[in-house]
Amino acid sequence: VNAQLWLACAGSMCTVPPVGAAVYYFPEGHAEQATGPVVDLAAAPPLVPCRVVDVRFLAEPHTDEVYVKIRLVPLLPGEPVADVGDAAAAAGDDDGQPPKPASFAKTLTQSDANNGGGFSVPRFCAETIFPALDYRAEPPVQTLSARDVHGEEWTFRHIYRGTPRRHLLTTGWSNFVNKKRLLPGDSLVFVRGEDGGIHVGLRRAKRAFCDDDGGSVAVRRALVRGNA
Amino acid sequence: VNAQLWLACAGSMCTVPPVGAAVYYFPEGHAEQATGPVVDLAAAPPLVPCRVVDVRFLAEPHTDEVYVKIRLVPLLPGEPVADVGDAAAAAGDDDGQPPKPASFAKTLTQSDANNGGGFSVPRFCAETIFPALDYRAEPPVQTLSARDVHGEEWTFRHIYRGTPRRHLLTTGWSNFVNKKRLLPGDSLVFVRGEDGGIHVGLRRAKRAFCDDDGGSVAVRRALVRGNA
DNA sequence: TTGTCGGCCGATCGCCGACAA
DNA sequence: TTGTCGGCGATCGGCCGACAA
Repeated sequence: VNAQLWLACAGSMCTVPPVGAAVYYFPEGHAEQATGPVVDLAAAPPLVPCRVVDVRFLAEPHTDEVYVKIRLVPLLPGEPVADVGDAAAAAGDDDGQPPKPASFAKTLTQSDANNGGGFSVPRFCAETIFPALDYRAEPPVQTLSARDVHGEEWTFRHIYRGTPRRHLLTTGWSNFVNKKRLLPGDSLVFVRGEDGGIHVGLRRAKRAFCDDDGGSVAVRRALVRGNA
Repeated sequence: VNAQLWLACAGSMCTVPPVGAAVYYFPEGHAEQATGPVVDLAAAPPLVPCRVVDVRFLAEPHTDEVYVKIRLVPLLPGEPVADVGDAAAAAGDDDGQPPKPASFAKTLTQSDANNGGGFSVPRFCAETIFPALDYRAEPPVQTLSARDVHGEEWTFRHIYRGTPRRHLLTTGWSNFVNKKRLLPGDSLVFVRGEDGGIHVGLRRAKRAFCDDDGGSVAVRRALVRGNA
């Protein structure tokens, strides 16, 4: 998974330790989040000094939801709790952090997800993330390609029209909504990569129901429409 | 699952022993059909006299394919290999078999599965299985309700029209094809129950590909259309 | 600046008889 | 008797500007 897109999807509240970082592992905290049975922790220490030896940025194949898999190794007895390698270099040097790429997130409105198949693009997003339009054209239009977390490419028609003028995604948007099973309240994340390519990620809203099959989503979409 | 519909779906080549019947269990034959690993049969006898103690007529929830689950208990040493209970009564008395209900099977044509959403009903099926139409009307039409193996009800518009006249299922048929994921070559089974109610079952054609998700089916449907 | 609405146009769906196998 | 086809009318998807929040 593209690391910049991953970070943008995870949001600014989320930090991931680099490989080589010294961290504390809290068995009780881990157990609280576990869904399966947990071995008895009575004999376990409350925290274990560890070193990060591997970090993998991953995404769920079906939902595009991002998560990270971190491999920890306990520090040897007597080993100092200090970062090593890249982590040590980054800690002493703020310039070691890669520059934050331009990204933008928008929560889908009812109109975005339900009506006539269009997506209203906030001006900031269109002007700072998307490739520049040729405003001499009438109307200004371009084809916009974006890769999702799996590297799959999606194309949209990006047009600047209407009175007053606004940016819209039209052709291709409806297909994206259906394939990704997006609903009002879900969020869309756009990232401009270092190479100028556009990446698109998702943040799904928390919901009471799980949606394994298309049928239940269809029902829920119908209910949402019914409220309007 | 409705026993009459189950038998019609399984076809006339299939017989199921009644509870109480004495049967032989062939471990080797069972192993040949098993998909998982099999314990060593070297020490197993080639055949084991057993008694049928339970029979359950079942159907796959997603595909509607029918199957049966038969519980066997080995006969005691010295116990005679003879039917008991209902099975013995049925064996000596041909009238013990329930009368075969009226049923009809048709393999779906391309027109049935692909085109304009209609199903061409063979005359025999319409006249012997379906409720009688009022032929004085112009055209003769009725709403036909049928329950599938799960007891779910489906409704179709049954009309007798065209030149020359023929029976068709129109409204409701397309929905049925899509929900059941039917393709040309699959078969449809209609049964008139003892109470006069109509039951509908499926027999899927053997195919090279498995179809878990709608996507692959859509692709295959497109290929089928492309061949036409 | 942008969310929602009604209008409208084109594509698709699905019902129809014609015709032939 | 029934499988396939072309036609065509109704419905739906989706692009549009208007308008107001």
